[in-house]
Formats: sequence, structure tokens, C-alpha cells
Amino acid sequence: MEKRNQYHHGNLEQALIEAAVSLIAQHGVAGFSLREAAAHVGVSPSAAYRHFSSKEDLLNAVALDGFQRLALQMEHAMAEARTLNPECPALAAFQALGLAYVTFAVNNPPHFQVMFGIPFQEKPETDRTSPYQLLQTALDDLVGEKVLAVENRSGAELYAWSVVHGLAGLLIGGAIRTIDGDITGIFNSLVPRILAGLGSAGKNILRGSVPPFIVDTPLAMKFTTPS
Amino acid sequence: MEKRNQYHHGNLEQALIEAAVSLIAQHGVAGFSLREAAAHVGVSPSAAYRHFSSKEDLLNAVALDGFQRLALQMEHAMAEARTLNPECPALAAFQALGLAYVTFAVNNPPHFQVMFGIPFQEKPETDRTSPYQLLQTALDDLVGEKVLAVENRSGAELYAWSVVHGLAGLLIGGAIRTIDGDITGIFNSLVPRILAGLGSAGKNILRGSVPPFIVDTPLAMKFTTPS
DNA sequence: TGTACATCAGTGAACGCGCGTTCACTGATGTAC
DNA sequence: TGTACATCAGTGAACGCGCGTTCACTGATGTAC
Repeated sequence: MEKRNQYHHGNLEQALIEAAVSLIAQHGVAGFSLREAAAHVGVSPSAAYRHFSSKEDLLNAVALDGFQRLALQMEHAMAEARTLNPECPALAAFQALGLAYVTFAVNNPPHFQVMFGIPFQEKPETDRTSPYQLLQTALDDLVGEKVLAVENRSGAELYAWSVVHGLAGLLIGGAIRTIDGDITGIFNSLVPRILAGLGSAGKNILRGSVPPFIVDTPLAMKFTTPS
Repeated sequence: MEKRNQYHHGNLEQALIEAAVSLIAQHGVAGFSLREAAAHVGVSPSAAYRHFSSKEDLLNAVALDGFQRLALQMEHAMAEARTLNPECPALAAFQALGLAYVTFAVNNPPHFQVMFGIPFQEKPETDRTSPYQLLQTALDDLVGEKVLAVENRSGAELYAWSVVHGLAGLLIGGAIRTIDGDITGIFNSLVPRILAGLGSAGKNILRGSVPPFIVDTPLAMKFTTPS
């Protein structure tokens, strides 16, 4: 049950996950192999099979690790935002949550892709806060702070999650590009719209301008041949 | 310049793209190989190099093909929506555009992933309408129809695109799952929020309920070990 | 405390595989005279 | 119209490679007596 740290390698399972995270960050998922992860840890390829039943199993662990890191970063950002904005902590925390989500994706594109690129089979039930629960709580707090009207609370998770997930996807997919790498600026420009979409007290709170960005996909192109 | 159709294979380039699209739809990008595409067309692997400089080059063509198909489906859906809703054609077309986007993604997950998974180098300049231009026009028309206030027009593309792209990503990434495969229902539940976020005439137009869906990622889980 | 044994995390060789890409070639088509 | 030649889309064999996974094994650790 408790950890034993100096048995043979020590903690090969965690070491392999960390190696995988690091290698995937460098070469992407497509370029990642079990063998490389084992070599990176200094262990024979077959040793990995003592801890993971397959490569897919390892990738599953990598994805889980990503959700854990994401949750931690969100929590930290929210706590800080609350402290800095004592007059409207719930609103500040909500915005911080969204920014942390997008920032995590931009800082760890391949990891983020693994997290949302594989279907999950096993779902451990344990005791720490999850990103989705943080979102739910943040929305509840928005109601508590009277930023969000109770009658508009239902379904807010899906909407808020979609916006930030979409912005993250467009940024890491190379569809759009900020001029100066200013993720905060582009995120903030969306905040008034997000709040309005939530039904923020029914008032039109639109303000703030969108910093320039470049559309980088054929989405913005013209085409010659219909297929 | 003009097509020659019976020279050796005929139109190997297009045939390879179509084979790739079909094979990727079946096995995903990860499981796709140049050799398999060539074999599928009935041609030796090396023949592909007469038309594409590398596998990556082929995938680029596959992505472009996807944007063309997406644009066509959006246009078709918009035209139909306008016809069916003569009293508010712009609003109907805008909603149809969004639904077509999400539907395309859900119907062609790996193709969609290729479209947004590789950075584009070459950008052909030709004469057909692009998805992004359709979005811009749709938003302009919303202003024309007085659904959207002029002062809220700026930056609307990024916002609208983010929401639908995010919903699409969550659905095809397996993060959320509709109970009954009803994409239209879940999309429609977001429409009032999207319109409110656009700043739709400043009025609170929230209504419509969210059909049940299942959150399927560890986003919704609890965790045990911080990393 | 000392010995015999069970456990199990690791080794290392081997497997069969399909991959992307190259290269010298062949042979059908198009063109100049 | 007929012939010689250039073009170039295809062939097929070969390359070197790294992959995921297996299997019989070794040897360090933990445990029972």
C-alpha cells in the first residue's frame, strides 16, 4: 500500500509516465514510443510491461496525469484571483479558471491532445477535486455572488467549457495565432461575451476589444475545386 | 491545364486523396500509411511520389479536402435554412452554419482532426467561398437583419468559432456524449447563449433547455495524487 | 539471528511487422518532322 | 500519315529503421520458520 522507494528502480511506473509526458511534449504523440520512454528512464523496453499492459495503457496514464496537473493549475490560479479581487472573488475565480484552462493547453499542446484524444475506460474514484467539479463550483459561486442569475444556471457548464475548449483548440491546432503570444489578451477579449452568454444578470456587459490575431487555416482561404 | 482522364491510372492524385480520406475515417490518422493508400488505389507505393513529395504532403491535401467539404456542407445548410425561414433568413443561416460545423466534425472525426492537427505551409489562392468567409458573411447578415447590434460586431468571429469548435472538440474527443446521438438538440441548447454572447440586441434571449449528456473524461473525476 | 524459499521487478534476445523513401527501370502517351 | 524521339507516370525490388510485444531468464528483496 505505502510507497517503497528503493526497490530495484524505485518507482518505475511514475518515472515512465513522467518520461512519456516529457517525450510527448518534445515530439508529439505520433512520434512517441514505449521503447523510447523505457530508454529514457534507463530500463529495458520489456520492463514497462510490469506496470502497463500496453502502450495505450501508458497513454491513458499520461492523460490522467494531465487532468491532475490541469486541476492543480486551475485551483492555484483561482485561489490567487480570489485573493487579488476580494470585492468579487467568484467572478475573478471564474475568469482565472478559464484562463488557466487555455493557458495549460497552449503550454502543453501534445499533452492536451492526449487528454482529449483517447476514450477512457477506467475511471478511478478518489478524493481530489477535478477540473469539471471546479467549473461547477465556480458557476455556483457566480450565482452566489449575483453575477449570474439562478434561472440561467442550468447548462452553463457545457457552454462555458465549449468556449474555452474551442479557443484552446484553435490556438494549439494552429488555426489562429496571436501576434505576440498574448494568450491573456485574447482570452480577456472573450470574457464579456462569455459572461453575456451565461446570462449575466441580463445586462449587456459587452466591452473590451479583441487584440489582433491571424487566422492560419484554409478556413480563411478560398477554394478552387468542389469535391 | 485541363484534365486528362485516361492516362495510365487517370487521376491518381485525386484518387490517393480520396483513399486517404476513406482510410483515415476507418483507422484514424495514427493508423494511416502512404503504402496503404497506394494499395487501396491499386498502385505501387512509389507511384504516390509522382504526386506528393511526402506523406505529410498527402495529409496536407487531405486537410484541404476537408475544408472544401466543410464549406460545401455549410453553404448547403445555410441556403436551406434561409429558404425555410424567410422571416429571419440571416439568423436561420447563422444557426445552420454552426450546426453544420459541429455535424461535420461529429460525422468525420479523424478528418476533422487532420484539418486542425497540422500546420499549413502553402495556402492556395482560388475562387471558392471558405468556411471562415461564410462565418464573416453570416455575422454581417445578422447585423443587417438587426439581430446583432453593430457595436458588437467586432471580434464576433473568434467568439462564435470558439464555441462551435469547442463543442465539436468535446464531442469527438469523447469528453462528452449525447444520450441519444442528438447533436442538433445539444447544439440548439447552446444557441440562445451564443446569441446572447454575441450581444444580440442587448436583450436577454435565454431560453431552451439543455438535453441530458454524459461527461466522460477524467475532467469529471476526482483525483488522488497531486503530481 | 540465520537459512530456505517465494515473490516479482527487472534483463536481453528475439519475433514478425509495416513503415517512408530511393532508385534504376519500363512502357504508354504526346509531339516534331 | 509514318517514324523517331522525348516525356513522364508508373513498377518493383531494396534500404534501413524502429516499433510493440513475448518469453525464458536472473537476481534482489521480503518473509516464514
